[in-house]
Amino acid sequence: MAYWLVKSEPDAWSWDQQVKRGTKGEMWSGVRNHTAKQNLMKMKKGDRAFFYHSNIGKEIVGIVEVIREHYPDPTDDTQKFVVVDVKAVEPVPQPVTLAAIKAEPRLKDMALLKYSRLSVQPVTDAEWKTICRMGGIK
DNA sequence: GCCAACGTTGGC
DNA sequence: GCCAACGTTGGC
Repeated sequence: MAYWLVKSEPDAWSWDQQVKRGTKGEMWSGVRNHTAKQNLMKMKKGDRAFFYHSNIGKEIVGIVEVIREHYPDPTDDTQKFVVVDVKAVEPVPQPVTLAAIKAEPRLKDMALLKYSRLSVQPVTDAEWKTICRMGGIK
């Protein structure tokens, strides 16, 4: 199983809204970047991703699971981009802030810090474990 | 509100 | 095909 991190501005789509969708999940639409698209296409059913609030909060607030692999984005007129469906799995009890990630030496190579504008990013197993521990997840 | 990073567009 | 101009994202 692979790990990922997806970003959303809470004004546009927040963790609370994701949770309200329940097990039905919601498509992760609006990606208009080719690197992010490549990552979406690598996602497999059952993969997990951190849900990060950009701009407002700037913290990891929850974990989602991929429940449907990539298919064409219906909101994309050009037919070039794709979406996956994700459902909320569990909240992060103590949200992990960007500041905390920057302060943690083991996370210095995270894509979040290196490619801050990339909205769908891979996360390594080690990074995943570190952040879970910081967030109070067993 | 500003600005750095970076992707995209368009003139040549 | 190069590169300057411009737009967008996202941290501060």
